[in-house]
Amino acid sequence: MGVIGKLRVQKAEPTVELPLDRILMDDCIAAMASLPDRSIDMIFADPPYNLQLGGDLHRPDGSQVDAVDDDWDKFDSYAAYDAFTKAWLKEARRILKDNGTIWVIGSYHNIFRVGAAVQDEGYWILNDIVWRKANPMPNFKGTRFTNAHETLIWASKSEGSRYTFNYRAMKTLNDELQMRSDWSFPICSGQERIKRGGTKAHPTQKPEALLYRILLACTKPGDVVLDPFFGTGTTGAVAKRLGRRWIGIEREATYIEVASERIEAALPLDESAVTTMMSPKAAPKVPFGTIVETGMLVPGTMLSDAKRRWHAIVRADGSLQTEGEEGSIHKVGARLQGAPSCNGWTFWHYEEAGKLTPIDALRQRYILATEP
Amino acid sequence: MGVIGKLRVQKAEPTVELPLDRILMDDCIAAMASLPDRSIDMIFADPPYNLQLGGDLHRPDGSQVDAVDDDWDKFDSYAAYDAFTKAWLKEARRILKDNGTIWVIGSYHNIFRVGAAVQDEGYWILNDIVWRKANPMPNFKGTRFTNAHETLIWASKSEGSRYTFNYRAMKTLNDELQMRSDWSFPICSGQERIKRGGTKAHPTQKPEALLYRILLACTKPGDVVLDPFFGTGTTGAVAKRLGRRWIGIEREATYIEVASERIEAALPLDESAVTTMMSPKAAPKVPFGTIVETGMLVPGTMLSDAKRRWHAIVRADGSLQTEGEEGSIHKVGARLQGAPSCNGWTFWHYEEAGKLTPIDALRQRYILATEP
DNA sequence: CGTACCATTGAATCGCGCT
DNA sequence: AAGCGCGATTCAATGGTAC
Repeated sequence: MGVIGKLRVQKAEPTVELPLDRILMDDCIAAMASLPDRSIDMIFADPPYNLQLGGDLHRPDGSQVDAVDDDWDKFDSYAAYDAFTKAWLKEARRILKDNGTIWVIGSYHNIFRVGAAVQDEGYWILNDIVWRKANPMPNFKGTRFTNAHETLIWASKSEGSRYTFNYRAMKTLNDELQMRSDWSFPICSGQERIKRGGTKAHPTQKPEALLYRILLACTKPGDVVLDPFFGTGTTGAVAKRLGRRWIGIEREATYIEVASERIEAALPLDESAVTTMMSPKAAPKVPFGTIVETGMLVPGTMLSDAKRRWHAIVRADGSLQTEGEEGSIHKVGARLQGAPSCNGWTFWHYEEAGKLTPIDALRQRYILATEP
Repeated sequence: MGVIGKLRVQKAEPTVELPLDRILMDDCIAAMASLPDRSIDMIFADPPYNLQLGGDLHRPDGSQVDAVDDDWDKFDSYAAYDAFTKAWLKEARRILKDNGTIWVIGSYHNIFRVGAAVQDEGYWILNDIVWRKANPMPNFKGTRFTNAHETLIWASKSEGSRYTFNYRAMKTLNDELQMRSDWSFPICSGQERIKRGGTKAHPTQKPEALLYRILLACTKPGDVVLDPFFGTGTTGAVAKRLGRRWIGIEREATYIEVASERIEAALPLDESAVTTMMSPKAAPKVPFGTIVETGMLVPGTMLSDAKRRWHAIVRADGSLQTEGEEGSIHKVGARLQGAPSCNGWTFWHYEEAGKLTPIDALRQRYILATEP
């Protein structure tokens, strides 16, 4: 591949240097405004959802909200929260790379408004994820169901963008079953819960396990992760452990102090431990023709599907021939079945001692024999 | 708030007679408009999800997924969907008794918009409930997390209203533990799934178990339950079996015919049968990856078998790596021994104070720490 | 009659990269 | 920039058929 090809993919790289592995002490919107377009790989956001945001809140007409104002009813409050949400989501989308993704976490108090704003701002929702709390706080009054989960939204910048999803890593993490949209983790407590002066340093500290799964699923080593509501820096600590770069934004000096100490103490994992299961896409490609060229299959050999419904002859150039059809192992397989596509490696079989074996076994044997 | 409100007297009882235990064939908004103010105890609504599906989707075996492509699920824009949502929610709120509640079900495609509209129309959200599907459709292309849940919103007509919540019944059903906000049920299939001409009568029939729990939790015997998107009448069938009155609204004659037959055949249940129906949860299953994510084992840790014949390194995604082998704890254990299978939990050990302990001990510790 | 195996199916926003 | 070639991709449950 030529140099041009490599450069072509992403739009303009940031010319401004990013404040990597640092905490910006500022309002989240102002701080994001200082970052260049299309510079961030992933954003994790845990926005506030109490409505006592004071100075942050503006009505849609731009007037400032006074929380003690008599006119302040819950509809004003919703409108102000929506305006705040749209403002930071808009800025976040500007600084996100075209193939970047965003995660937002919330509860039923705010997540519906946030989710609607995510869609309205042009993001494309990929999944909603449920964090099932293994040990939630009970409902003491017995008036409702125990609030035992929180909701996360995962969205790409636009419909059709090519986001990162480490499918194999997730499947491996879940005992070789696809990772589902419901995740069980304990709440953040015990040693992990940061305390200052005997009480918790932050009211909504998230468990590191949650961030661990998110970063492992949706970023590559070296990617830049931004957290605009940094708090005690769970995102930064996990990013450091997993070999990702991070940027935090936080207004409160006390949280910044706690987060800095915590991240300083976090230990990066060994590089080999971070290397996740190689995706099959990254495995070396072997054309079928190579299998023929190396004599593992002789031209003229008859192949068939697992049930011997269809047959085809291997030709010297690695194409297949059957009645009225010729072409690649994939194309002929698809045409015969009348299917839109077909993986010829698993569809076609060769016979050995009366037993049918997928030709994919030959590819595996070839890879094993040639790879160091 | 005036005196009337403080006395908490119910406002005027309906003078118009309700069309109880009947299906109204009409547009949902028009039909609700014919019902009197404050006449309904509970509303269960399963509105169109506005899925916005693209082209065809094929399973790895080449078969095609039967998509929801019905006209009733098509909307021109988010704005059009929002307008529809607000309109029916507004009408629903008018006919709801002051102490009534509403349930709405949806997926990430629509639930955020619906939830925001619920709040905007003046309802007060009491819980969001997650229906975890025991057997969801997989993500065939490996592009996202398996979409394994749907979300329900439970809301009262206003903040501070005195809604029905049968706390004891729920606690009893949940082995004397408070009922949580995450519920596990299989999707509707098998005998329960209504078929016509060999194919499903309705693309999105909901399981009766879901409605059982909802009606049992939030209505009293004799209460009137309205379902404005009646479909094949799951709400009516369960209401009849639980001794509740019901009203269905449905536009399509074919669905009405199916629902009528179904409800006609439904038999009232006794209490013991109901309890049996609400079967308890499955045993917890802990993937090895969770042990890594929660920090009980750090990536990079060396594991070995009980006799220290083989060794492997834990990686960040919960896979093991050893010379020439990588994969799950089970797969690598099997390959090293040349065995067809291996229980990695008992095979692999970690070292603590010079002593080897099976990693299964970590799993047990995790379960003990997290299960109620 | 029981077991084994196979086919079917479910609210799904379901590919990537080169030319 | 749209088109095309290559090739990657599934879990649990139900019901029918073969043995």
